[in-house]
Amino acid sequence: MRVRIEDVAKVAGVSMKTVSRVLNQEPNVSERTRKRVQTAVEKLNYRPLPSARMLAGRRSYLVAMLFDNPSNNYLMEVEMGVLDACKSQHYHLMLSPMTYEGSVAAAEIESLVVQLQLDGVVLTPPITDDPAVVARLKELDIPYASVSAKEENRKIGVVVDEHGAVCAMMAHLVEQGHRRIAHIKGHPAHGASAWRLAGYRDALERAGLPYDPTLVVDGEFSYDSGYAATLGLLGLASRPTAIFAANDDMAAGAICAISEQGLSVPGDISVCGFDDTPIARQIHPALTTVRQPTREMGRLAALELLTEIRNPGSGATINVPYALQLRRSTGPAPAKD
Amino acid sequence: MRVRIEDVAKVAGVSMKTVSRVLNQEPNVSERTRKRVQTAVEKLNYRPLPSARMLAGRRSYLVAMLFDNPSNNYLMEVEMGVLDACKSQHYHLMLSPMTYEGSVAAAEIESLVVQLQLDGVVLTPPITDDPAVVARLKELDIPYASVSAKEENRKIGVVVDEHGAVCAMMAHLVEQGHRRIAHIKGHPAHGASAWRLAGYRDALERAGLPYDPTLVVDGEFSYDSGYAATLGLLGLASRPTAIFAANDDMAAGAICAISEQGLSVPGDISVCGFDDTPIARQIHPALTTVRQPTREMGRLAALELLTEIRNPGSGATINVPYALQLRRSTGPAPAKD
DNA sequence: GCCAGATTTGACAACGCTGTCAATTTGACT
DNA sequence: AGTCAAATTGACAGCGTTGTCAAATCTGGC
Repeated sequence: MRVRIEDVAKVAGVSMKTVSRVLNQEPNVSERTRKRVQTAVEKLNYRPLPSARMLAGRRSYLVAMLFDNPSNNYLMEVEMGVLDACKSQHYHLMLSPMTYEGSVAAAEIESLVVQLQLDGVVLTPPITDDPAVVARLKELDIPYASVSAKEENRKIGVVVDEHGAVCAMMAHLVEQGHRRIAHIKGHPAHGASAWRLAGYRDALERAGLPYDPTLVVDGEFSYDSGYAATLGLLGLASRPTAIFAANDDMAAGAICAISEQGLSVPGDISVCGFDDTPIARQIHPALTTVRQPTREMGRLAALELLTEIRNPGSGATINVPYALQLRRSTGPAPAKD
Repeated sequence: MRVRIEDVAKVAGVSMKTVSRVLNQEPNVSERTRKRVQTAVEKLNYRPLPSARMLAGRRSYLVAMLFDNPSNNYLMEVEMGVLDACKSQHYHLMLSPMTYEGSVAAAEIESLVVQLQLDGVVLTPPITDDPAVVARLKELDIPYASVSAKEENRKIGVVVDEHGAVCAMMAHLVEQGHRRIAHIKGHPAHGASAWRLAGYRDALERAGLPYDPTLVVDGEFSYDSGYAATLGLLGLASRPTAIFAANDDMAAGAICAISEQGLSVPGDISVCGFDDTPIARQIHPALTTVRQPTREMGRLAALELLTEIRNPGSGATINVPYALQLRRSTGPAPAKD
C-alpha cells in the first residue's frame, strides 16, 4: 500500500502539516521535530506524490535541465549532481535536450515552462550563454541557475575560477622551463573557451613571455579538432615545446598527432588539457589537466536554484575549487639548441 | 483564470462527470450530449490539468529509468533514446540511480514504483539481471522493459545479437591468421560478460582452435582491469597474438600495457574491444570494436514499454543489428618463428 | 398506458497534498 | 509566578479531476 503523509505523521507523532513543512524545508520547525519527521520519512521510505503536491500547492516541484550535448561525460556528471540535489529536496528532474539554434530553442522553452508549469531551470553550457534562451527565461520570470555561465548571464549558479586554473597550469609549464607554449582554443560558442584563452594570455604576461598569435590555433573541443590543430602547430618553423589545449579531448588528439609524427610526449612536447574527463587517465601518457568537481557543480547549481525558488532573491553564485592534476604528459622543456 | 471542468459542465448544461466521460472517451454518453460537451470544450478552450487527472485517476504518465552507472557514455546514450521515446508519447521520464546491491535495490524499487505510481520502468544493465529487482517488479505487476537483458529476464525490451557479434569479431581475427587469441572477461554481474565469453568459446570451436583457459582472464570492464589483465597475459610463456577484450575500456588498457612493454599494436599483438565508445577512436591505434546502436536501443525499449502500458500483453523484444568497426588495432598475426 | 430492463446522467466522495489561520507552546522579561 | 510576543504546531478546507453508485430517463413488449 502507498505510504501517505498521514502515515508519516502518525509515526512521527505530529500533524500532516508539520511533515509537509519538513519536506518543503519551510521555516518554523524545531530541530527536534524535524529530526523525528525525517526519521519517520526514511523508515517508511516515503515520497510525496507529485501530482498531489502540484494540485494542492501552486508549484509543480519540477525543474528541468536544459542541455545540448557538450560531452556525454560532462553532462552525465552534472546530471547526477542535479539529481542528487533534487532528490534531497523531493523535487523532480525533467531532462530536455535542445538543439542549440537560438530561435528554435526559445519556442521549446516556452512549451516546457508553460505546459509543465516548471518551477525552475538548470542551464548547462553552452546553453548558459544562449542569449535567446536567457532572455526568454527572464521574460517568463522563471528562476534559472547556470553551470559555468559567463559573467553577464549568471545571477544564480556555480562557477569555477577557470582563469585562476589556467594561470596555475601555465605557471606549471613555465616552471618546467617552457617558453613557447601553444594554445588550442575551444569551441567559440562556449564561454569557457574565452576564459581559457584569457587565462592563457594573462599567464604569459605574468611570466614575462611574449604573446605569439601563431601559437594560438582554433579548435572546437573535439578530439579531431585537437588533432588537426596540433598538426598545424608541428608544421611551424619554430614549434612550441608545450601545448595547452582547452579541453582533454583536444589534448588527447594533440598527443596522438605528436606521437604519429615520431615525437615524444613529454620528451619533445608537453601537453596539458582541461576538465579531467576519464580519457585523461586512459591515454598514454596520462594527461596533465585541471579537475573541476563536475558532479558537485551540478548539485550546487540545483541547490541554489531550489533555494531561489523557495525564497526568491536568495539564490547565489557559488565558486567551487579546481585542482591541478599533474600527470605524465608534461615535463621539463627539452634543452635548447 | 484557469478553465475547469466545472465551467465546461455549466456551459454545456451537464454534470462534471459527463464532461469527464466525454473527455475520456468513455461509453454510455448519448451522441447529442457528447456534441454539446465538445462544443463547450472548444468554446472555452479547455484542457484537463494533468496533475489532477493523475491524482484522481490511476495513471501517472511517468516511467522511470533504473541504472547503476556502467559507463557514463553508454548511459547517456540510452537515456537520450528513452527520452526520445517518452517525448513522442507525452510521457515523462524519471531518472533513478541505484546502488546495485540486491536487497537495497529492491527497497528502492518499492518506493519508486509505489510512491510515484510509475506506469512502467526501463531497466539498463546490469540491473536488468538483478534477480531481486526483476522479481519485485513482477510481484508489483509493473510493466518493465529491459535493454540487453539475459534471456530469462527479458519479456519486453531490446537486445543485440551479442553472440553473433563476438563470433564475427573472432572470425575477423582468425582470418588475419591469429591462432592464440586471449579474452579478457567483463564484470561478472553483467549478463554481457557471459555472452561475450560464450561467443568467444563458440567462435574458437567453430574455427577449430583449442580452448586454452590460461588465455582467458578476469576483468571488470574498467580500464585498469584491462591493463592489469594484459600484463598477466604478456607474462605468459607463450603469449597470445591477439586479445579480445569484453569492452573498449579494457581494450584501451590492454593497448596501453602492450605499448609500455615495448610491443606494438597491431604489429605484435592485435587488440579488439566491444561497444564502440568514443574512446575507441581516441586512442592510438584506433580500436577495432563492435558497435551497438545504443541510443536507438534506449528508444526502442521505451517504445515497447509504452506499448505494453497502453495495451498489456502487446510489448515485445526487439533485436537490433550490430556492426563491426574495423580499425587499426587489429592486423595480421606476426609470422611464426 | 404500464412495467422491467437497459441506458444515460448526476451527486458526491475520494485522491494526497499544501495554504490558511487559529491554537498551543516556548522563552524572555517583569 | 505572571505577562506578552514569538515560535511552533495542528485542524481543516480546498486544489481539479475521476470512480462509485444511485437516480433519472429511455426502450420495447404487453
